[in-house]
Amino acid sequence: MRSLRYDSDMSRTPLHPTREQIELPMVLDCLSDPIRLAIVYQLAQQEHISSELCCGDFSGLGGKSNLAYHFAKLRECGLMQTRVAGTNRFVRLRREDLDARFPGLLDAVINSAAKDADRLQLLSGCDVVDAQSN
Amino acid sequence: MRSLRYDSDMSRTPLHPTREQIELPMVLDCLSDPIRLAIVYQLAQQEHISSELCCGDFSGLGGKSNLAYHFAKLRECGLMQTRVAGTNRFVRLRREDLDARFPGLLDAVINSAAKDADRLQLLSGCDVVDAQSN
DNA sequence: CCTTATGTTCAACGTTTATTGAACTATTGA
DNA sequence: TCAATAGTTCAATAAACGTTGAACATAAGG
Repeated sequence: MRSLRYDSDMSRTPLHPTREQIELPMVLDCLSDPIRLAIVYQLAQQEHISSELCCGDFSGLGGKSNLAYHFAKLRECGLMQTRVAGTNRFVRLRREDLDARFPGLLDAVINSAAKDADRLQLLSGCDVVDAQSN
Repeated sequence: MRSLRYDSDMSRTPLHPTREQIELPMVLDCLSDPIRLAIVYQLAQQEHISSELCCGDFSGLGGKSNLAYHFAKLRECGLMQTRVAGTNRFVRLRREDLDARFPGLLDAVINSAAKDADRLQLLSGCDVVDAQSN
């Protein structure tokens, strides 16, 4: 009898809410955690280079199991899409769904985070800062 | 000797963070609670009529002590300003500070909430809904 | 086949959170 | 002066949260 602890192949085909199932309070709560905000921010910074990043690329933000916890939250609230490829998981922002559901919200959060990048201890991306007085 | 339980006249001159002290994660966390989101939403709806509402105007959203708890959170994170007048407390959104600090964020949240007003059980304001397909 | 790398799951923990009712303060109006 | 009103504070509770390390699953490379 195989172990029941691991339910089917959840980790190979992770659950994602549909666009309509994405809820505003859950999204806001997800973004309110500094680590998760940093993950979203980092994804947003490379969006124009590559929409995806590997989970391991975020190792600067915490330990493996802690990051797995935060990735799960981001996935379950609809902020991120996870794709399994070999032993890697690639994550990306669900920008289309979020923009459709909550127009302007994601950009407002990311721009606000960019203004406070130092205070929030976000790894500063390439050239994100627009010369705008605080 | 007077009771030490009540520290000076905190409840008469409540503490508010300065504009610069307003932090993004705290604001997002504050807005992620359904009751607080409903409070902010209701304030935003009447903004063009009156910028202020009395605490008692929100009694539909919960009990007195629970609301006092949520008002304190909204005040401490910088979302709301509280003004004491007699036995009443009047609250208003700190829109200028929020828009200066996090441009577009408050409107994006309020518009997103408006789209889901029914799902979020927000008391529908007067004529807030713009005919925009979900 | 065995080892390594990547990431998840689980159990445990201490902390924070939202909610309640009772006690309390302060002001208004009779 | 007394009662009523508006709202805060406190203590207690249960639930949710973030963090940790150990165990596990899966796939890739030698």
